[in-house]
Amino acid sequence: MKVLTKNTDYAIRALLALSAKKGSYLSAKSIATEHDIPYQFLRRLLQEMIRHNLIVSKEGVQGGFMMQKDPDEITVTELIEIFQGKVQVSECMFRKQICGNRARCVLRHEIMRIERVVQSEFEKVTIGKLLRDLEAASQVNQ
Amino acid sequence: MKVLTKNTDYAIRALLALSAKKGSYLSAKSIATEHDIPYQFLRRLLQEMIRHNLIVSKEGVQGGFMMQKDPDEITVTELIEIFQGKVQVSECMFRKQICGNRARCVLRHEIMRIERVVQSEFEKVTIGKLLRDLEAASQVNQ
DNA sequence: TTAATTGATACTAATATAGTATCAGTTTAG
DNA sequence: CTAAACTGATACTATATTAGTATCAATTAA
Ligand code: FES
Ligand code: FES
Repeated sequence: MKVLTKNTDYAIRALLALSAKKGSYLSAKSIATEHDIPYQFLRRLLQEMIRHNLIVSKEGVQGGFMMQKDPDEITVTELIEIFQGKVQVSECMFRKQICGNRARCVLRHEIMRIERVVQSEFEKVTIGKLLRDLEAASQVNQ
Repeated sequence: MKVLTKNTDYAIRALLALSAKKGSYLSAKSIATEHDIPYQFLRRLLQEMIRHNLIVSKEGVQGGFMMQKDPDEITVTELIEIFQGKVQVSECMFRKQICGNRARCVLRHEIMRIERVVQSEFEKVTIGKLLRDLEAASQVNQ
């Protein structure tokens, strides 16, 4: 069971890179090279993040991408939802033919509870927090 | 992001059916029909559960499957691990080339923490618990 | 002895994930 | 002015995972 897929993973790294250079434009190429992310793949992820107003872009020479949304406001939950879809109970749990009575389904009930736990945990992890932790860790190691 | 896939889902239902008739053999066919699970698919799941000593089987006419392990000792975590593999951080997080320093990777650290939370939540949910809840709910609704 | 069953395993189909390629449009440095 | 460095948009391919089907041999109870 994979919690984060590559796209979410890459997106997080790209956001960390952009947050570290907040206020200036970084090209997709430089991010891809520095973080070993497939270039064209990354470009699609960046465009998706523009659509969600996490970042902005500037075209042309010296163009690139820049943070827009406050890193402290970007949660891993949000990124998972963008790139892997909303956390969901397996579909079959919602087919009336199976349960007869959705409201009565204990399994569904338990899983929704856990779902909420997972979401709230991932919500505690923001890009801002990760960045600060990363900086703190790199200082210790110097 | 799917938490439970069909195989885990079907396995849980099959176990609930078997637990409800603890001590007697139920055929794959009857479980499949009653719970609307694809017959051949279910058979493979049942065999997998035999290999993990959750259930036992009897061949031939009047044969079928029967619970072996105590339903209270079967957690959803265990079933997820059997059918969807151990919950894991995305692989790239472990490739030295990327992080440079695994021990220093904050993202990995955070995700492993959440992973533990998810696991411990799913461990609270056992087949035995689900069965009791199910029985309680069906009485209320009668 | 035959019909109902599991054991084992191979196969197909559908979907999701991962990665590549292409071309048009924009911008700035020279 | 123009070439090079960029993004926008989108189509394409490859691989892996999930879901489901099919087949045939072996077992067993009636
Ligand atoms: S199995 Fe359908 S809602 Fe639970
Ligand atoms: S990205 Fe490699 S261990 Fe975190």
